[in-house]
Amino acid sequence: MAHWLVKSEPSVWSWQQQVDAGAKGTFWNGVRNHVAKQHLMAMKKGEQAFFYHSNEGKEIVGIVEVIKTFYPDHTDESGKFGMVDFKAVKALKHPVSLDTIKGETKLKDMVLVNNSRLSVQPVTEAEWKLICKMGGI
DNA sequence: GCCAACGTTGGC
DNA sequence: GCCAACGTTGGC
Repeated sequence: MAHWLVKSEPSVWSWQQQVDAGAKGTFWNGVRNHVAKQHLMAMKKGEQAFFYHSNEGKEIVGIVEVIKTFYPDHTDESGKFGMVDFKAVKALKHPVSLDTIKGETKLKDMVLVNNSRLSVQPVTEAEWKLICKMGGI
């Protein structure tokens, strides 16, 4: 089972809003990058992703789960991009900040560190487990 | 098909 | 608020 990391600016869509959306979840639109799109398309129902706050906070705050796989984003006029649906699973007891990740040598190869602009990223099994542990889950 | 110009993202 | 990195656009 693959794991992922998705980013959002809290001023646009925050973890709290994701939690408030409840079990039925919400769509994750706005991806306008082909690499990110590839990752979205690779997601399967039931797979989990870290929810990262960019700009404000710069930390992983929670875990979301894919409840609907890739489908066209009707807000995209070009028709090239799409989205998936996520629901909030649980919050990290201790958010894991970018600084913390950068300070952990085992996480130095994370896409988050090396290609910070990519909004949807794969996370390896080892990275997933370690961050869960660091987050107090 | 190349590449300069421009726009956007996101860490600082 | 700045700017580096990256993606996209458009003229040639």
